[in-house]
Amino acid sequence: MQIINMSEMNVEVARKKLAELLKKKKLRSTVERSAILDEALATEGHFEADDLLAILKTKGVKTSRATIYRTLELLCDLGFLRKVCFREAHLHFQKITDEPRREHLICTNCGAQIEVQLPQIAEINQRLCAESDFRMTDYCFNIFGICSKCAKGNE
Amino acid sequence: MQIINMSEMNVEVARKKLAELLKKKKLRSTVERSAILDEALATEGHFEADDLLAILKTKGVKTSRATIYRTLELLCDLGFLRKVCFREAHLHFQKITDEPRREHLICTNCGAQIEVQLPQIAEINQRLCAESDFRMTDYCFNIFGICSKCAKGNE
DNA sequence: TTGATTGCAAATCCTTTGCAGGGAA
DNA sequence: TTCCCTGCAAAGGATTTGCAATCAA
Repeated sequence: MQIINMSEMNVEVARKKLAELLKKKKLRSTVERSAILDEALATEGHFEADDLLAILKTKGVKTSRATIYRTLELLCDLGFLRKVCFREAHLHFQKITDEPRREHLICTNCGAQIEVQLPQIAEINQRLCAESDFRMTDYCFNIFGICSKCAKGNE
Repeated sequence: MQIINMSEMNVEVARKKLAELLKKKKLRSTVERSAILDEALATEGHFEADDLLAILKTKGVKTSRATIYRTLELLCDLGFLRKVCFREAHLHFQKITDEPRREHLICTNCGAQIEVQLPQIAEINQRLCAESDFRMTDYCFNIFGICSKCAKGNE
């Protein structure tokens, strides 16, 4: 996964970039991929797969739910989009203690979880909540990526 | 939602606390709720609803999936458990730009999202990844709680 | 006795997958 | 022509819900 600077990227440039990246990966350019990228980049903030499908439908772009999901995954791989996790479905649970909470570096390849302690997080949270007059009940912080083992294995 | 210090809490104390909190909320004490709390607190690290059901089954505790879900939700409300979000299901997407990324304070009552910028997060991530020889591709950070509007509304 | 709680099964929601047809290279 | 990509429909997994029976208070 690579990072692309999309701050000033217009539709034309984005499409060109997409074509280029697809070619590099020996994947094909299709109208669906192009349309989904256009719409994803036109969206401010975050969106769900189904939002995109609905918007495309209203614009007369015919595509399927399966393609949306496959393409969004692809656009993440190519570095156009990121996944954002809100806490909605498929949850894990953990007991609450007064031990310092641990955060996780999660390897998206092998699933390994490296635990780390981050005392700064508590301070940051406190400050943020004070500033916004927000009463925190919980937070989540996770880092996703490739662990050293997997990085070595793929070389 | 309240925070309970469970670091030195044994089964007895936890059960007593549960009974007390249930009473305060005019909810009933049941063997299922007790068993689920016991098992949840006996678990190191995090677990899923189905994990718990399986463990209870092996221990001869008869309960249903529906009760597990309902009770875990309750135990979160009562402050015994927290929800942990890993990035697995029901994702949102967001385009990648070079603008500083914003994090969210999410009101669990009204759904309002307050955006904040946190330059420190990038530094923290860099340090963590360096320490653990981890190649980050993404992260998530969200704070959950009650926004000022909802806090006022409920007074 | 009363109504909160349970278990079951069905429903729901989001996502993935198998497969045959269509289209890019 | 090749075989990647699509759409459909079915499958999948996690979670929620309606309802009748059960059980705590």
